[in-house]
Amino acid sequence: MTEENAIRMFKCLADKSRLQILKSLAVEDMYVELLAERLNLTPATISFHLRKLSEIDAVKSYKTQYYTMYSLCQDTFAVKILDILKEQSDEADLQEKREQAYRKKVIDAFFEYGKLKSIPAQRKKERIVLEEIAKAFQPGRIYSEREVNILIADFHDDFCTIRRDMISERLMDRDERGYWLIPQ
Amino acid sequence: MTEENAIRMFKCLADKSRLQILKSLAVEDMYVELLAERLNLTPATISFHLRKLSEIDAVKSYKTQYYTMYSLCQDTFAVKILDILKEQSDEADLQEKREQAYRKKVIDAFFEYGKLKSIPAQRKKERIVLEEIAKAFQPGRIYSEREVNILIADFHDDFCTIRRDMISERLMDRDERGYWLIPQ
DNA sequence: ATTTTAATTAGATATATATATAATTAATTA
DNA sequence: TAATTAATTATATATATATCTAATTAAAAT
Repeated sequence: MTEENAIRMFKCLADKSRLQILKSLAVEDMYVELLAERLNLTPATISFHLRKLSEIDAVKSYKTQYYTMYSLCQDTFAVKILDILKEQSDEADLQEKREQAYRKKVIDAFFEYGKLKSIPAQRKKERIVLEEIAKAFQPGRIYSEREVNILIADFHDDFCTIRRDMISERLMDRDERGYWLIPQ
Repeated sequence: MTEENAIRMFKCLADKSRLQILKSLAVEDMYVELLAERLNLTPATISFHLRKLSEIDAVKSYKTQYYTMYSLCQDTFAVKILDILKEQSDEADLQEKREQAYRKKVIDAFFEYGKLKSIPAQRKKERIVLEEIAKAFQPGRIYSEREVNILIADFHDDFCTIRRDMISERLMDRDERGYWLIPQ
């Protein structure tokens, strides 16, 4: 189900009158005027709602003598909400891709031949650069300051600034034993 | 789940931004500003939505260093929509009860000692009375006009009017073989 | 203590929509 | 064919709400 369809479905369900219509039809098929009487609304209003409901295949109708009977399409609702939320969304993918593309752009701009050309001034960009450098460290392991300096120096001469910013950005933490990565 | 709660839940799901938030949180926990960036909205707007979402226990939050992380409450959504529709609703019960009470009132008013005192002038009331009389007939069986008259005469002398109205109200149908109940 | 920054709240605005009345259509009965 | 009636559509209105900017709060860093 597309995100758009999910929203259309939830919009239909998010209305007292429509929910009552669906609940009534879950018990038995009914025609417009009967629903109008039960819900204490005009037939016009019921028609309006049934149209919306049929647009999302929530109900279908058939003629019987005088009346147009409406019935619930149970299949449409035989879904767990959580499954809908977990369906991968094109939107989310797009967001993810945009983010990754942006990171790549920043990294390409500031790294050359594996070296950091300069430390970004914008915090957001520096953060990305620091996260890239953090990959050189093993999660869980404790490093001496000297070891940290050496690893960072592979990227840039100013290991002091970078080491300090790793701390302030909460990518690493330290105590008297040494430095370690904070799991993100 | 009460009907009111169901509506509150569906209202939350029926919005593009909130659905995207939930979908993002279904993948991993996130903080306000990150969501704002991913959805291209202001943090204020994200806050607004997260508040609504937490009101229905869709998300919960925990502090971590700088940020308030939000996570999805999966339990809340581990439900089939159809099950919600089939939960018996107080509203529907009320409607049903009101309808039954009204029928009883009409029947009590027009019947006495199993006899019909008079034929209701209002169509709606006559319909109820006719449905009551129709119970004297077996579904599926074909009756001669004479048999029909006798059965109706148990209720009221004017079996002609009642027999005719049974037809016009589509409670019975007829052809050259005789009369029979139309299943309602 | 001061500054910074993430998060929330307040207030304003614009859009969406549920509902009713009135008009129209479609189908059945007389 | 005319009359009745169920259902739908058109139009208008009032309410709800998603979003923004600006202000405030809360927490952390300097």
